[in-house]
Amino acid sequence: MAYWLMKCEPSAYSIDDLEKDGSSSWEGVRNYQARNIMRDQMQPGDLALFYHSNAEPSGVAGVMKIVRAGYPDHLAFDASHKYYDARSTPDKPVWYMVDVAFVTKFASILPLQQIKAEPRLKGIMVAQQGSRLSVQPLSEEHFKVICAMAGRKKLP
DNA sequence: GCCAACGTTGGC
DNA sequence: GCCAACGTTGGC
Repeated sequence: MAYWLMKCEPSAYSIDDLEKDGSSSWEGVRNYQARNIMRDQMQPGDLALFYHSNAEPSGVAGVMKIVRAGYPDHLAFDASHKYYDARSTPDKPVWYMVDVAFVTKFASILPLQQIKAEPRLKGIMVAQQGSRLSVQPLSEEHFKVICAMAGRKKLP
């Protein structure tokens, strides 16, 4: 059982969209480090923080659960799709995705500013300067602190 | 919308 | 395999 933080711009897909959908594939990751995490490490049952990037405010919006481990991103095979990548084929896929399911939405966004200001979250990757990785590992401790800060009484 | 930080590409 | 140019991310 592992913990993750996954970023998305809410203008593209938000925690509200996920709540409405119930579950979704996590599409369009085109970064090798993030791909490796999704392909090799994420397991069903893992929990992930849903982070709104490029938002007002940017911060953690809620929690989701990994419900399907990494599998080839078929959107990379579709020449008409914006996530198309000619290097990726069904025989030799380059890009992967996972499926996630909605767990909870925080009462309010926990802003990045508060994450940076919290001593117990010292060293958390998302608060580091120039942290651009869209899928990040997260310690259980940091996950729990963030859920507590967001005012949740019980962990999922 | 700016721009710093970073990842990727491609010429050599 | 170096590294400059280019593209992208994401806070502000």
